Amino acid sequence: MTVRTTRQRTAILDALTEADEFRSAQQWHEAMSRGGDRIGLATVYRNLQSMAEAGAVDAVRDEDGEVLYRLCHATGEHHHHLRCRHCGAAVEIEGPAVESWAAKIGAENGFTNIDHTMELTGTCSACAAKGL
Amino acid sequence: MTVRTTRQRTAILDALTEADEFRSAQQWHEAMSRGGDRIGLATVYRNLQSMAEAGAVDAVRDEDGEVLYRLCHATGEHHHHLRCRHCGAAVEIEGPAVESWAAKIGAENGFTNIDHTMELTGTCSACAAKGL
DNA sequence: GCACTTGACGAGAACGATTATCATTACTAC
DNA sequence: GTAGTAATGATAATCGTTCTCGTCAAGTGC
Repeated sequence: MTVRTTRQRTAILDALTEADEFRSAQQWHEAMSRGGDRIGLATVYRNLQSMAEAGAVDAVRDEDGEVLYRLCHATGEHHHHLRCRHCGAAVEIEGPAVESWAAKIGAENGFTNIDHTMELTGTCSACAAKGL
Repeated sequence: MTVRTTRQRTAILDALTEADEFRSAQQWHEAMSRGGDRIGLATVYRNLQSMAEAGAVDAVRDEDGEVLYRLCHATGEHHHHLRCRHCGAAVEIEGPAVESWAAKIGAENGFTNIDHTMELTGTCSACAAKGL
């Protein structure tokens, strides 16, 4: 039941560290393959998923329903993202106001066990400069 | 290019009106088929999609990435939802505070053209009473 | 260092939601 | 009624993701 440090897991972490952007599992796999790492697609999926569960990476869903991953820089527990729709660059957002607002709305409507998702998408200044 | 009033489109609107819950395209199709409507799955997808574009129905993505549809009751333009994860019941939420907060965060980080998604999920009182 | 246990890997098949294809049907305007 | 054309529907195709299962190798105890 021990978590093993494999060559592949290390390679994924390296890739995540090098490119600090939100990318899909397939994009990460492709980037790593191009970079010379021999690694299976299923392995990339498996590891990104377990890392996301462990809180080591952030996972968001884009407008097409694809899941995008990026190394997590968060200090605290729960946070949101402001992500560039063109390059995948993102900053982490603390939104205590949103958290409490969500809880309040839930209670007002008789809902319990409230969960929320909230993601911001935009065009970063670099991409805007390129005319994207 | 005229929008035609077909038997199928009417049937979909009827179904949406009868069951005021968030359901996937497939669930709506199944419910209609069980109810005696002969209609193709592709047609359900097409119509729900175009209705969503037209703003007649609301579309959200659940945690599995599936798209759920429900008749839109919104008064204004942009709004969010508080949805029961068990029965699909939902209330529409106006969140002017969130809108302006999102815009502000975007501007602070040099992002333009900000878009945002925000959905609340919880257990409604009826489902909580059932022990769900 | 060596054998062994078992978690991890990987190639490909399977899956499931959604979309595209295209011949056929049926609204609408005239 | 008729022509024109948007809409339909059965089915194939797409595509992200997950499963299968035989193989491999990281950790562990000696």
